Amino acid sequence: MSLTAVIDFETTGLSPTQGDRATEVAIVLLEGDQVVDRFQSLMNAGVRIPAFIEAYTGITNAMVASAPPAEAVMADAARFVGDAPMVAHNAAFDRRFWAAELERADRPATQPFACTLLLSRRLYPQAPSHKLGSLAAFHALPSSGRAHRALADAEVAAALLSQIRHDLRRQYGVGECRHDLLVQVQGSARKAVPKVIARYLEGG
DNA sequence: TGCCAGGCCCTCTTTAGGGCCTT
Repeated sequence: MSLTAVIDFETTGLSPTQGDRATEVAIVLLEGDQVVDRFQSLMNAGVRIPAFIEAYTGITNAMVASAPPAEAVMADAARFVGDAPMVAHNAAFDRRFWAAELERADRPATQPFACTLLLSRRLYPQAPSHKLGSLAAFHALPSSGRAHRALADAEVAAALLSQIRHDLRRQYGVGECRHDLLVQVQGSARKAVPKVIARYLEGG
């Protein structure tokens, strides 16, 4: 059974190219749909967290002041993930911070990413919203702590990933739902999803 | 101090505009 690393960052803003930095990272390691390990740490990037971000995440400047340096945390996170393919909700966001923070730590970011937001848009067009919290309510996923903290959100994203895999198995007869299938589905038009999966099952 | 950027998706589209999603 293959491993998947579900990651969530809390940050000072939306864009690492605009100077925003990570303040917390959490990674849930799945073996199949089973959580087998967790990684979570605040990190001190040496930048000030805006007040509205403190209110949004609950992560304060005082909290990160006593946290380990970002480079050390990212080195540990990279070792924790290893070669496992990664998943995040709105992965474009987390992938940018994963790459930017690892570059600062002088480490490569080679893991492929799949995205539960893109997958949910394909598979659950009837959902009222594709925000992580809304999808959790839509699927009645268990809540695990304060939203907008890294580990709680990573746990919810992992549960959402398991729901997605479950539905792919149930609706399309997919056996082991591999990461490359997720990438193919999220990259196809919604109406093309059944055809993409059928081609995948034929070994194409 | 504050809702920044980037990418996806839909439609009153494609020579574009705007909403959604992440912090």
